[in-house]
Amino acid sequence: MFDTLNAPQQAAVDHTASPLLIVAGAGTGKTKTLAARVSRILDAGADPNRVLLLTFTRRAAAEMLARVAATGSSRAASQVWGGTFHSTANRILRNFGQAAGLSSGFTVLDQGDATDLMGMVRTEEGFAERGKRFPRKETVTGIYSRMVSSQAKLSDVLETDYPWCADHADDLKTIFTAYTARKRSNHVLDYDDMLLFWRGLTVSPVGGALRDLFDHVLIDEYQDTNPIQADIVRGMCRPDTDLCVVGDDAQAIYGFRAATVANMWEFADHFPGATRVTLDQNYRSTMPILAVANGVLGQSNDHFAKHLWSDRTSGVSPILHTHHDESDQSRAVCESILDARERGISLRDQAVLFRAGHHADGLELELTRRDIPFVKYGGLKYLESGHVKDLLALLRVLDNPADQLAWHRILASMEGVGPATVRRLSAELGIDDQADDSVARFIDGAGAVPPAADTQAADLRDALATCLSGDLNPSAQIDRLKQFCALVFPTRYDNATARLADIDQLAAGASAYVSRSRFLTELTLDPPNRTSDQAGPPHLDDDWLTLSTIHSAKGLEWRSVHILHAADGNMPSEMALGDEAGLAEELRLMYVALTRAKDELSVHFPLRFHVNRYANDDRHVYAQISRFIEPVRELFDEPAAPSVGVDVESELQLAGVGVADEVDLALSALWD
DNA sequence: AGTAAAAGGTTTTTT
DNA sequence: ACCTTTTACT
Repeated sequence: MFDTLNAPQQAAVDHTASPLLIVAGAGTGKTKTLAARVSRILDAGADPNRVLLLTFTRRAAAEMLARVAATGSSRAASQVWGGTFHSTANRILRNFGQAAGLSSGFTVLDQGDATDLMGMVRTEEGFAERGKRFPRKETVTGIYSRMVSSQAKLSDVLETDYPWCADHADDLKTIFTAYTARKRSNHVLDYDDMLLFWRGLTVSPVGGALRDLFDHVLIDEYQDTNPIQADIVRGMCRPDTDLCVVGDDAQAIYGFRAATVANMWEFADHFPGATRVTLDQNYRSTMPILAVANGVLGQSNDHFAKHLWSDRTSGVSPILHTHHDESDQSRAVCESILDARERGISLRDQAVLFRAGHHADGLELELTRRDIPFVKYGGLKYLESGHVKDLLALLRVLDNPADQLAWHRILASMEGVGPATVRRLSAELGIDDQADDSVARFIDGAGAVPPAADTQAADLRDALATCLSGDLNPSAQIDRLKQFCALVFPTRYDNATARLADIDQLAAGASAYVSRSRFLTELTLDPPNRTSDQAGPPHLDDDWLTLSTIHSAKGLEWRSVHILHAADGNMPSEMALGDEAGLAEELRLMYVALTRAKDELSVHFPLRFHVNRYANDDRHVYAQISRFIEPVRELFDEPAAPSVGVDVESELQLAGVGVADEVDLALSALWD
């Protein structure tokens, strides 16, 4: 399987003398090379438990180790420590966390949990000044995370990334102080904490023990690591640790998460004597596609010089479609997807990529209308929807009775229970004091609820008691808790039935687990994607199309790729137009999107799009084609573009207004 | 006093 | 579509 490596790939596999940086362009066989290197290490007799493979997603680690296993050493491959920085941090902190003052039973907060906790603190501190809206809890969490992960001062973060929040600097400090204290007292860690504590451990008395865990460390997607992660890598390596990092600074797209390509550029400074190997032969795309990608990347100089080339010199030209508006775009994309399928490219070999999750909204409707099956990656996650969080809160309280956040969510979900009652119940049940018998107290009848919630509370007590009895596996516990949800959802949500169906899915997902707490941790560290309007994910043997944000498409490839909304303001996003670094990242994002395509590429540009995301009106804006595509326009085939049609459009709208006036007049005649 | 409903706003991308 | 603030209602 690995006997077909080219010279630089082979060099990257064999190099052992010093820390190694592999600069691997898109589609240059990076995964194959890394897997071959792991194989070589294992074949040489290394203890697989002492090999650490850090990847950007857990799926990437699993895939790579599957490739290693396929070469023969399957049992060894299964013992390699593979996963993300965060999942590895979890594992290490469970074992060594005591040295950092952590209880081993800490709970991990995902982004949504952290946001909710921040919201709770925010409300308690009460910063609602008259007439001045305080930043939303998502924004507050964003500022915090940005500040922590980039290790920057609050004032700098506000100035450069959140100028519209600068007025609230003092209030934010107060909230952050309270938020941090609350996390500590509740024994919970957010994503940033996991990295901070891991880094802290490497410089603590147990640092030596950590460095002794691994002889070989391999890190994928190194261009998307942040300064804390770079510190962790340094902190985990002894002078004789075999370190190998792989990345492509031209594909750095996580700057908003404080990732910095400086980690690649300064690799030789951090690890003296480091060697660099560059892979630039592309095995994925045809030359016409690479020409476009190179042309886009050439508009920036912010990376190691690299020019991808390929043996696949022939191939169809990429196509640039200009559409009148979004719905035309949706229809045309459907047509070209079906057309490609006619030519033998199955749906699974095709993907539609876009900058932001909501860019695909119109297309999703059109695909559903035409019965084209699809799965959407990125954008809103299943776990972020309110009803799923409701159920998870129930599980979490069972798991950790001191979980204040989960308790608050449960209590407030009942009829007639508002902030004041939640406060009273919290005190009565000992939740504010992190009492570990809060659930037991509640089951025994403590915490009287308002009459309107009597039925719901009675069922809740019974459900919690049943789940604690120990006879039910996690899946069955969810089934029982669902009854409580059925009592609560109708008053809480307008589409209760659909939401209850999601709970069934959660129960199905839990059936693979015997431990409730294991299920919860896995869920936060490796969340499933949202299954929006489908009853469940399509069966594996079915044919389905992939819809994905560009960020979630990193590292993947398809024979045919369709890119949506290649308009200035969408790609690049208008929020990035202000600063140079932001613009450069948007350009790399376009580059990542283009280089996902193997055989066919189509880029779509609607002339008009909705003014804002939540618009229910008909307000549109006329856009220019993406500034990244314009300079390479001659590399595309362009079907005849539609005329803008402004005149016809405005006439139609005028006519529409005229009819509406007539109708209003006729109606008012009925009561005047 | 406290909850529910109505009004008014809303900066992507993700571990 | 969801979140925050304001107002109305018990």
